[in-house]
Amino acid sequence: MGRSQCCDKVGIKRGPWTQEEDTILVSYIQKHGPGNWRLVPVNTGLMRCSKSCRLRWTNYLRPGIKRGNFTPSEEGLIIHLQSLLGNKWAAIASYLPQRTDNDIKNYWNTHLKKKIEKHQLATSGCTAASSDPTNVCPELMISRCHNNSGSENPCHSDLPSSDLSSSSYASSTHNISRLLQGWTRCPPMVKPTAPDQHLTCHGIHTKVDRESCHPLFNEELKRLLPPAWEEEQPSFYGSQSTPACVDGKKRFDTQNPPLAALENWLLDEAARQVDLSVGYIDSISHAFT
DNA sequence: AAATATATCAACCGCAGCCCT
DNA sequence: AAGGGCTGCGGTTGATATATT
Repeated sequence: MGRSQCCDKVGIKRGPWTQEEDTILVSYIQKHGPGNWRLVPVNTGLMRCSKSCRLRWTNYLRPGIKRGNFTPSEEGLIIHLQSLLGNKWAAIASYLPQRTDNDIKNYWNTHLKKKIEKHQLATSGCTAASSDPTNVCPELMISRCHNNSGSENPCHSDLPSSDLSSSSYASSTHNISRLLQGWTRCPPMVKPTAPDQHLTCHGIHTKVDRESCHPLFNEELKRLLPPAWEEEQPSFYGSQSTPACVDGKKRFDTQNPPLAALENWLLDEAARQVDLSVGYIDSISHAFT
């Protein structure tokens, strides 16, 4: 294939995005919608390659993105999903509609991997003493999240972790919020359609039978999901877009059949884990702190 | 206070696969 | 059916922030 594409063109800017660039990109997408990234730098005059524009949008500017620390629930879900799916960050991100795959990947690499390694050093029982941190006992890890989820650690608030004093524009979530303020109100990712929902997160159609779900797990889910799960709101993307078309292109649809079974298992499994006894959880939770 | 080490995360790179012609 | 273009994904890098000495 003819690689390198636009990104090695002379004059293509790299490095952190400026507020000006963000504003241009946001207002362009506001008008034209996401997708057709090749045309974005052409039409906006941004000295960025199409890839860079898409990445900036999907990982940072897209409305509905939650930034800041991960909650214990999210943490547990990521660990659980990672143990099921492996490093399929996009697939994992589809279960955490407010988080980007990049965020999850970073969080895994910088936090969770270490915690798991630490835990495996501390306990020699659960797994078959693998040195691979991804080969973690999901029961242990997910239970940790439920241990903490009852009384949310104030450190794991939804507030951005970025410090306002940061000199870097790119890391200021407040700037991004400002850009998007008054433009969109609802998180775009998820829109339930019927009681027997085929919920869609980033393109994975997740059939959730709320009746059969463990009540506690329902609460967990509610907490993890954006308000749109609870109250139907007009989609930001209008008719063009089921969330499956967040980037103007369907994602994951071809993976639906295998994932459906997986999701059922996941939901069952997660629901069961909610019931883990506090004592059991306590016995292992200190390993992560 | 300065130097150094470590942690964090935005952004980039390159491959794979889908879509269109 | 084949080839090229475009997009999405996962791994990695590098700049910046923070902690430690």
